[in-house]
Amino acid sequence: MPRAIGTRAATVPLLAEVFRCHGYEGASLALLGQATGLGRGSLYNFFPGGKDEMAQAVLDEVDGWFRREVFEPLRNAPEPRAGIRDMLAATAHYFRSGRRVCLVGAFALGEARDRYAAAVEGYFEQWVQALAAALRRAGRGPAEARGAAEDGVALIQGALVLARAAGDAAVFGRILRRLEQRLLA
Amino acid sequence: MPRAIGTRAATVPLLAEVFRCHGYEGASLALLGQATGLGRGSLYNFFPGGKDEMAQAVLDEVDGWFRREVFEPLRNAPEPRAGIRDMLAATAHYFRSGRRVCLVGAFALGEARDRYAAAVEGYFEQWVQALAAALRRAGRGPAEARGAAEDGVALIQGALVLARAAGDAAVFGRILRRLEQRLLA
DNA sequence: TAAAAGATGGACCGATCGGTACAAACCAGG
DNA sequence: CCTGGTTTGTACCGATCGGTCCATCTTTTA
Repeated sequence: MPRAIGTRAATVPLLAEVFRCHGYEGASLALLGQATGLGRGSLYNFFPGGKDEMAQAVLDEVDGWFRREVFEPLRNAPEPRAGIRDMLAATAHYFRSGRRVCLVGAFALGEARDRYAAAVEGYFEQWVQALAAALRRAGRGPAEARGAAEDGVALIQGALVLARAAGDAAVFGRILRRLEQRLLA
Repeated sequence: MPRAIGTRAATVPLLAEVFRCHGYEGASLALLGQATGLGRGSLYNFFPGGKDEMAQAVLDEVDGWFRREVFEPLRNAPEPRAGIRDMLAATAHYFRSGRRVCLVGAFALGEARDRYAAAVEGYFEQWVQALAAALRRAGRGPAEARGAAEDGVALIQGALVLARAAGDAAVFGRILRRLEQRLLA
């Protein structure tokens, strides 16, 4: 089954985009099939658990990406301030400078939150903890670091909401620039 | 038709709660009817435009509430710093200290954004402008005030995302407390 | 090359979607 | 008591939902 693994893995990002744009309830099998170019048979061959398994796979992939590209670098950067700068750059890149919405955030606000509670909780908690660790290494006290990390992650999520609401990605860039200034101050 | 007006007006908050919890697509006529205790006949009698008109009515009511209770006081408070404090208190009260989600924010992240683009854009823009005006009156420069207002509104929205994601309303309170400190500094 | 395993599209399922039709029930002013 | 319009529940509509099934291909393995 060498093909299956590759095909399934290649499919997940396409599914992710549908969930991101339409939400969990809005991502119909018809849309999912259309976005991937796969019929129902193929979809259920790769994801026997149906829509639920697809969403779980998408959440796993998002978790993996952030863990690899954001959280770990943030914890392990030799220079914590450079790690924070890189985290913000990776975040801006991932969210297409505000033109893309956060899948986990969108899930969190809807009914899907309860269904995927563990993944949703874990995503934000990891982010906050990784950022707090970097801030501590940069010299801040434990409580202050945790608070600033909560503020930072919340601000990023809010910036995505505002950018999407206004239909103006620029506001995301402005907010992130000010956040960087504040975190590195 | 004295009854109709009262009944329709009394119905809107109940509809709002359904849209808030389930999103636009998730708010089915069955749920809407159940929450209001009204059959399809009554619902379509009060809202001939169907689900679309119900959502519009809900958005109008939210807009009215914030305009009345948040934006106007923020602009007209004799003492801008007190106005900012009151805005944050009203916000915390409205969102049930983080146990409630922002309907407009939830709409903004989903497909409903485009359908109700004007209402969604207006809500956040009014909020940012009202807060920026208060900050200017409190002595900040125009650019700095606008930036701090964008950050403030985004932070509130992000705090709601985080609180709902974590299933822990306390994080909302912590973020708002720090925001107040920063805005009044 | 034969057999086993995987991949694929489409027909089909019951349930539910948003919306309509309509006939009873209700409730004023005469 | 009638009578007009309003309010209400319910049956029903076509469309779509997520999911199952299966016959048919393709690919891998023996």
